[in-house]
Amino acid sequence: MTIDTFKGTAASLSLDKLRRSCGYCAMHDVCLPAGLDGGDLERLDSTVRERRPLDRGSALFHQGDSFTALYVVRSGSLKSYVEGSDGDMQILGFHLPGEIMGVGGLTNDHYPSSVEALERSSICELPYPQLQAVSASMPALHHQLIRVISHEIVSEQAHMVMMGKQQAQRRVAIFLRSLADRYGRLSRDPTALTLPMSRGDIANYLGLVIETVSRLFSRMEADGILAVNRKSVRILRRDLLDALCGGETES
Amino acid sequence: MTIDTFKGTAASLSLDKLRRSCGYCAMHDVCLPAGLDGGDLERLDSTVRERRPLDRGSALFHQGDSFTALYVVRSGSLKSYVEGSDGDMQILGFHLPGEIMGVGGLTNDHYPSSVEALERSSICELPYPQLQAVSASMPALHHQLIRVISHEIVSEQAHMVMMGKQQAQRRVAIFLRSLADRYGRLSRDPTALTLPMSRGDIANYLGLVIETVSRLFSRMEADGILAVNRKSVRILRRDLLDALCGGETES
DNA sequence: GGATCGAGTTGACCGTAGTCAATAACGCGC
DNA sequence: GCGCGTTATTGACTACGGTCAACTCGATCC
Repeated sequence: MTIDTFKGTAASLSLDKLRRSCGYCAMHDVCLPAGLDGGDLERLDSTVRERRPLDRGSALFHQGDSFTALYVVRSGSLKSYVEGSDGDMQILGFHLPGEIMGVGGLTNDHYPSSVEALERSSICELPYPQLQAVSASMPALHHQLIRVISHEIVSEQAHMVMMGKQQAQRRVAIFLRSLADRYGRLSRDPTALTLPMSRGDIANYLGLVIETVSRLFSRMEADGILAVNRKSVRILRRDLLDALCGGETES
Repeated sequence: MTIDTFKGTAASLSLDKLRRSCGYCAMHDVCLPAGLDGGDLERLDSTVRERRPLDRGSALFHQGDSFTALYVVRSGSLKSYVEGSDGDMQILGFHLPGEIMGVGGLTNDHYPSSVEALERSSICELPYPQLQAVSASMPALHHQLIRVISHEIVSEQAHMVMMGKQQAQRRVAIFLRSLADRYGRLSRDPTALTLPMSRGDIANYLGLVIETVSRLFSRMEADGILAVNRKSVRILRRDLLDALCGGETES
């Protein structure tokens, strides 16, 4: 769909607004609007605010902030994490374009975790009162919202399986495969990963230490599975990577 | 509130139906209906089916079954788990009265995990199509449903923090404290736990082996924190238990 | 009452990943 | 270009929890 054909169906919108709209967005079908048709899509669109881009290291919200909105990654990537009272951090997940953030806040008016940009990122903001109002009269959106939240649960459960008993190399393999699959869904090359997070972030997320992650990257490179160069990782043998993952899944 | 006074407000219902209703249920305010008023409560009630009790070891649903309903524990307790293709099991959580089960199925029409009774248990079934129909015209229920699902996410995140880097004794301490707190919310004695799950289940859930859990129970008993006798655990020194937990929380 | 079975406890030993430390590679500012 | 700080890699050693095995304790069944 080109801008021109789309313009025909929504002539009243300015080109600028149009360019920011969900219908035009490349994330369209992997994002909250997936499955919504024209009219509903426009109504959802009216609730979306686009925040100015977040620079690397700056926070979208902090643990304990009062809950105001859900967010969706438009471009870039972010990490969510919690900090214990003794200052230790646990990374809960990484967020790529099309993925939702802030759902933990729905349960008690405060975000239970912090979210921070790993690189310069654009974010769509969905103020919750408006989203609630719109979805009240739009069963399709309502259902889609519940589906997306439920998907978070399933992803977290997959991660719990990994943290439960898998050995270190399998954790790293599953992590890389998950990233590759998500890249694929975004129509990027799933064999050429550019890791936006540090080795420390990866280690923390996987319940390992940085040295272990580093060693395993080296080992998988020696085994001909990967080509690693700093933040860029090329998957040379997807079959061997899958073999390392065993029967477990994480998407 | 006695049965008689309640009967006066709903004379058309049979006593039997009444006894099964959400309004009469002891779990009332820690369950899905929390915050709903009379009229709404009755409408929710109409969608609830009570399944016959599940015996110890029998399944509520299996991983891969097609998604039909959400479930709530009325009495007893259950465990949810996933099985990898290589036959290994990972327990994802334990479910006490008032807690919801099956939310993972909302995202793609199939339950991603299995649920099995740890003891004879009563279950309320909420067929999803009906729940969806009722909540479409009842914003309060709709919002409550989202809150409950989001709560699942937050609980799982707390568990991920634990699995990330906490040492074995802290895991066991956090597990016991979590159970004690949930007992408290059910107005049971939070210092006298009757563990419905085996040592193996606890170990699996915490990412440990059975011997480690056993040793730590013994150690905490030697330290005067617990009195352990098979499945019954008495918390003698809640302060010391909290100290072992450090700054971390899990509810 | 005794045999049997499963669940749990305890001990001895071992292995994987963590700790500590040194080095290397890159990024950034001047 | 040079120096400095941050991030990553590699090596040597350690420790925590896992493995393997023996034993105890109850419950159940003839």
